[in-house]
Amino acid sequence: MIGNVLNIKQLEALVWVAELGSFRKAASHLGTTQPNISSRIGGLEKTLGVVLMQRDAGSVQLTHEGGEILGVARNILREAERIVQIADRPDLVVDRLRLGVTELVACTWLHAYLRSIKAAYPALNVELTVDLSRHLDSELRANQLDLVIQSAPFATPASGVIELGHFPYIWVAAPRLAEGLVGEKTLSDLLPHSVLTHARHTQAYVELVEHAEEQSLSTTRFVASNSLASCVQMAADGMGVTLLPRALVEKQLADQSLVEIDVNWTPSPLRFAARYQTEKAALYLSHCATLAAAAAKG
Amino acid sequence: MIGNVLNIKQLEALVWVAELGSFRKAASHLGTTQPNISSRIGGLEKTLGVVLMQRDAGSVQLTHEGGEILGVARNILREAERIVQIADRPDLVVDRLRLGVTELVACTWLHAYLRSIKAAYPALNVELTVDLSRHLDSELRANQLDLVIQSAPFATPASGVIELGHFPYIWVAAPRLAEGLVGEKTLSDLLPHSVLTHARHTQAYVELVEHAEEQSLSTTRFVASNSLASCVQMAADGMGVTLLPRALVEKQLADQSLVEIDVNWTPSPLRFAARYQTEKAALYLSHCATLAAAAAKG
DNA sequence: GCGGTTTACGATGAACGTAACAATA
DNA sequence: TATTGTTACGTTCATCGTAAACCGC
Repeated sequence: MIGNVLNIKQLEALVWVAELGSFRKAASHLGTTQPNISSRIGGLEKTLGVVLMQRDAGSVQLTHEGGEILGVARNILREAERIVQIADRPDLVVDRLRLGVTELVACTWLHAYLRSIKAAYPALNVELTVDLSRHLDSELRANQLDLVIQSAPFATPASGVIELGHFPYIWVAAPRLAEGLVGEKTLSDLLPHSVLTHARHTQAYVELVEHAEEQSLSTTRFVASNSLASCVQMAADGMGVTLLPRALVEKQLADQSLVEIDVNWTPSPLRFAARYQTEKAALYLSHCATLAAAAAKG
Repeated sequence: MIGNVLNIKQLEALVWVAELGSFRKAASHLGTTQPNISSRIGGLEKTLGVVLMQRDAGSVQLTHEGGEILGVARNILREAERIVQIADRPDLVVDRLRLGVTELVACTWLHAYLRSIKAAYPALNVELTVDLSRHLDSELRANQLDLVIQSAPFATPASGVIELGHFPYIWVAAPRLAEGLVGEKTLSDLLPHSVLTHARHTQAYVELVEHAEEQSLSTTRFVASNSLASCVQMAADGMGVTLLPRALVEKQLADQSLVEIDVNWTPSPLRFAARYQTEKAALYLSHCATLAAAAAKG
């Protein structure tokens, strides 16, 4: 008879109001109107005789009981999702997935990944954000993103982590430039040219600078581009010797618009991982994370 | 958005149809009509695109997927119950509790127990069965009872067991009879009189016969009554020396309609326990079991 | 025919969306 | 004033119960 007391829509409203911090956002997420959310929450509070959240000052704050009930409500939604999973009807998973990826992913296997998500969950609406890894990190923590695919190091912990493998760096240059750089070279051999890399604050850039300082080399000719794609472009234009993840320039290597240069030092490979918060996560989310592993391998 | 796909009433219908083996019984249990149950199950099957149960030959048989989903549905109902528990609204627990007890319990602390259940869960409908311990055992296994309070030995296992303590036996007799039996006696001292006990198949009766046979005493004067209450009655009428759980005759000892007799042998005390199946159990059920422990202690 | 579920359908009631309102910063 | 949640109200849609049909023994 508990079905006469509670219903899933009410619990869903509670979860999303708590998640998004506003009735309006929850309403929009659930595809309904704000008064409807108000009524669902109100109905729940009335039958339970408990105030679930304090709505003052333009923001909602869960009460103690509200927080406890939220946890249970999340469990219930997760279990409900298991039912459609058992029934093998992933098309019934109608939800929004806020996905954050780095530019490297966007330029390489993101398309394949999005296709595999679409195939697995046709009704899943993916909202894509492309940003620097450390921004993704904080957005995950701030609950602005549900799933991020980013490179180490990870500033904040996440309860769900799926390793996606390592992406090694290589040195490349336009063929014209590369002609003068045959055989194994050292960093100092490159310095007559500009050295292009991707953004400061990345692990690779830090290692590059450290390596240069160890050898007392000047870093004045290092050019850090915030855009990987333009970095590739500049490399192809012959603006300098360029340090990039190999995966990003496979095509250019194949059509010989870029040539690999043998250098005796490269930074440690990028470690990529898909990360999310298990305690908030819907079941499909961890599945989407595993799909990323397949897509990353190509 | 899962709330648009599933609802708790549908899951509740599934659980109770599976539990009771019929749409009609589920309907009656849930306080609705049979076509309504049919529609709830049908709706679930339609949205999931899965046949949950085979309805032929006057009995329902869960399909494989139906069985799996049933398990998840049970989890959801249990979690939903936790919500009303967190909200501290046990009055919202509207359900039927099929309780089985032995006659000893019925004659002693059952009333107090029922009162404490009523106090804790006012909307809980208790259906009482008084029967022999071994019958309770099999009814628990056959899902005819939700909670049984019975004495050891327990023929079938139960996943939830709460020990209620030991109830020692004493020898009593009507004052008139007891006059000739002062001081410590042996079983053979009693045999000029009839020896009243409760039903055959009870642990105590078996031990009594074994003890008699060890001493080569005849058991012809043993009278086994299937009714504890009438056993007390017969004892008070002076029909014989009587072996009974002390708890059953506290009142008679107090008003001296029965007198304790000092005998150098008594059977091992009755071990009582509240037992139920945790995997099917609603949360309130285990709480009711613990309430039994309090009631048993007086 | 009896015990059981499904189908059909009209009535009730719950949930919904629009619009007006109140409160907060 | 812009943003947020609540109240009010008419509509719509889902659920419910009755009655009849159906199915297997």
